[in-house]
Amino acid sequence: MPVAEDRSRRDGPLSRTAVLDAAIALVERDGANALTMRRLGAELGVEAMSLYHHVPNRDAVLSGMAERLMSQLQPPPKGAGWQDAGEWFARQLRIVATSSPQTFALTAMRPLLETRALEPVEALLAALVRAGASPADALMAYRALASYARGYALAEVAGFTVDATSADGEGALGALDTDAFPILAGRRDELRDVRADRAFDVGLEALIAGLSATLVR
Amino acid sequence: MPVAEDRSRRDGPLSRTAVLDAAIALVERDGANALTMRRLGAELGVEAMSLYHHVPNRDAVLSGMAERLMSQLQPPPKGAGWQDAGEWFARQLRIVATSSPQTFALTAMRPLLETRALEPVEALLAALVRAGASPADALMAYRALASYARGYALAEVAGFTVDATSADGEGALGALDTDAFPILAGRRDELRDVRADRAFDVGLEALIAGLSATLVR
DNA sequence: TCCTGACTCTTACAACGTAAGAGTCGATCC
DNA sequence: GGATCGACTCTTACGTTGTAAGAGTCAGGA
Repeated sequence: MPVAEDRSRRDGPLSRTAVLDAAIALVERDGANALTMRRLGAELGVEAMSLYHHVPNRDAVLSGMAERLMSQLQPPPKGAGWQDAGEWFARQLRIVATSSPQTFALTAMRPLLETRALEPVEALLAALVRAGASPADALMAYRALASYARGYALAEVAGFTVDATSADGEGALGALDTDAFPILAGRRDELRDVRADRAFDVGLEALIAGLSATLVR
Repeated sequence: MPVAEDRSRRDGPLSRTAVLDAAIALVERDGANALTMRRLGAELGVEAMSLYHHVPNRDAVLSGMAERLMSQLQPPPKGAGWQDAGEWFARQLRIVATSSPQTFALTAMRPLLETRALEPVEALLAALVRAGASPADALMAYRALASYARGYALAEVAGFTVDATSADGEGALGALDTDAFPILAGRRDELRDVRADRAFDVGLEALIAGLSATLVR
């Protein structure tokens, strides 16, 4: 009797990237708690221990997922001005985050040192230096933009503290105590108008404009 | 023979906040992986199952830790202008995050719906509305500031992607491939000058200035 | 004195990460 | 051909995890 009869869910042979991509798919489908070595193996038609030939341990799966996610970042068009490059970078980050929200929330606190993900960073820094910023200032501008984009995407994916948009149409606003928070609660209807896309744009434009004035001449 | 002889590490009776505070202390001391119900119980001189009388499950411990952390946020001085209130809010968030870095990294992706943590939010929104912003615009400005501060604090606590400051004095910059990243690598020495405090300030000032121009008149 | 409720303990179980080592099989040599 | 080998997978096993179930402890009120 053959031992492993169910490899239907995988076409090629097992590999590091196949494992990581399956992990991302699993987390997106069943949530962060579903990511166990056994279930991940089952997802690939394989026992848990087989995964250890492609990945040293579970923690490396998480790091690999982050790397795999962020390697989707597209570098900005060559020769773009720094404002465009910065806007591009922030938007790319948000796109990647919202395209795999569970994975992003699960791995957002890992520093990302993969070569592939550094290309867009290098491009942005290059654009800043080209525009006359000192390398130190360029790094500050990059950090500001990356922090904003990561923070916004994380809030969006995890649920805003003050949320106008939610599955049940209520969000955190519905439960607000009117006495304790008169302004928030009294303006519920108007607060509901905020759309996450527009809010992201407003903050991004403001940040870039502010950096223009302060940092790069 | 008495059963539990070691309650030395706790003075009062067990309580929800005692459990949560012990969890924060444990995570800060021994890292996120050390947070198991058994070890948390031991920390309080109690068996694991006793904790379940104060907390429904492990996940609630994490939520409670986040709540406990963020309830440290101090609201801005009464009647402060919105710029000052915004700056205050962002700085408070960073202070809280860096004062308990492990806990912050562990819980940063949880939406925070606790009453206590909403007070500074309400104060900031109030200041914005007082300055003439519509509630929807005020919420956008709040989100921009909170996203920036959370994102920056998270990067700072988890390690910047392009890091100038690190324990061994090298950080990610030392390992950079000179060929692939000429600008980053070629300016290593200048990039090292960036201090996290100053970078945070620069981004914050830029964001507030930008919001001033775009949003609130 | 007995009850009651809040708290804690003990015991138990299924699921977890992973160490150790044995089985399988295609490719490469003689 | 057969032998060897390396890459891969499986089985088995161990200690640890979260937590369900229920019994023990004990202060305060009847």
